[in-house]
Amino acid sequence: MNLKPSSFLTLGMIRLGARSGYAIKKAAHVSTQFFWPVSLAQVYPELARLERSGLLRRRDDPHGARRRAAYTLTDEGEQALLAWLCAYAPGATPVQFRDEGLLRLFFADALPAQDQLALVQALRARASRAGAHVREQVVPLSSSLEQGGVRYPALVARLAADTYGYIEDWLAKLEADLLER
Amino acid sequence: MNLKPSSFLTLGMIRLGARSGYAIKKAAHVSTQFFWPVSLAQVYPELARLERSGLLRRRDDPHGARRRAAYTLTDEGEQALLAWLCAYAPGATPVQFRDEGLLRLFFADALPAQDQLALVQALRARASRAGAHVREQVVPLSSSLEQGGVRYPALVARLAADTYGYIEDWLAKLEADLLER
DNA sequence: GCTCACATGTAATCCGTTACATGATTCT
DNA sequence: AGAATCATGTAACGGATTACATGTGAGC
Repeated sequence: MNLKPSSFLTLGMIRLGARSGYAIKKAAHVSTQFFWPVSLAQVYPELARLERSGLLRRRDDPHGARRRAAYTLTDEGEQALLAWLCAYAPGATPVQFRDEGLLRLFFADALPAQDQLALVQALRARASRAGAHVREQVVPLSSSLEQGGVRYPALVARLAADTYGYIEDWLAKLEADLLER
Repeated sequence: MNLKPSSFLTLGMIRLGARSGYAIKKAAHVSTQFFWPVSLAQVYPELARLERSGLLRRRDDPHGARRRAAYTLTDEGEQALLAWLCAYAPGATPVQFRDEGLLRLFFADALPAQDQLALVQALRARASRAGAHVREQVVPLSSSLEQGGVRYPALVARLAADTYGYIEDWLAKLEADLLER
């Protein structure tokens, strides 16, 4: 069985207390979405796969007449998650993100000065809004986990918020440079 | 015809002087690779598509007995590129990167303290190496374009290098915090 | 009563990667 | 002579997204 990062996301979210596929998607949407997007159509087949492999146990957990599944980790599932967490070798998994905004900036020399400025402003606005979103929506939610001793989600959220802030400042300086001419 | 970011990467690289598919891949490898990865197997079909759509012109440009193609932008191609560069609406294209390292950090509460520290150290080392790579390989190359008035590739490279530096420092502080206990 | 959130899945499609296949030139 | 680089493609595969399809519960 071939376990991908999305498999471990699934296992990890269940370990953090998400029980249903829907709950996993919801939790991912407000936390890991920025560095590991998932869609519902991915989650359900993945849950089935993980159950077939013996890493998850599925119970029926209907809510009234609405059917619902409740998943829990098996010992094998817990072990697989821990092994993956320890197996990180930088270099094996190079950083790579896809960002259409940066791609445009890369080619911005093709634009007249005015449009260059507009593009940089748009990118700064985007960083600003992304940072605000993380600070206002993600950090408070993940901080509430800290009382339970789960602190890394909040750390990652703060790292993300601070990094967006840094990029915003960087782009603001570039904007000022462009305006000087 | 449906133009994707990779289509504009192709057009943009040709505008910056890359002539063959191989040259586009090579240029992308040392510049846009970090925020928009491409593979050769993507470039060639894309070039064919863009030529069929009239955005590129293809000439034969053999080197000895070795066949080679030389592409240039048509007016339509230039217009399409400029239109895309101006069309950036933040919100329409949300930032999203996939990072297995951050995903692991998010779930790091599952690990014993010692392994948590090792993971943070590995992530810092990765940021450090990525930053060094950009500073040493990408910035010098793109800076050499600045004499020709092409300055955004170097700006993007510096933004990347500085951001990796910021993340490295952030993780170093986290590392110190973890060691204090 | 209506709308939104909860909840689970499948099908079609798109996009990208790895691996394969081939061959010429340049450098050591 | 051999290795690395230049150069162009195709085929198979895998992984993720969008859209489709269906139905219940809770709050206004």
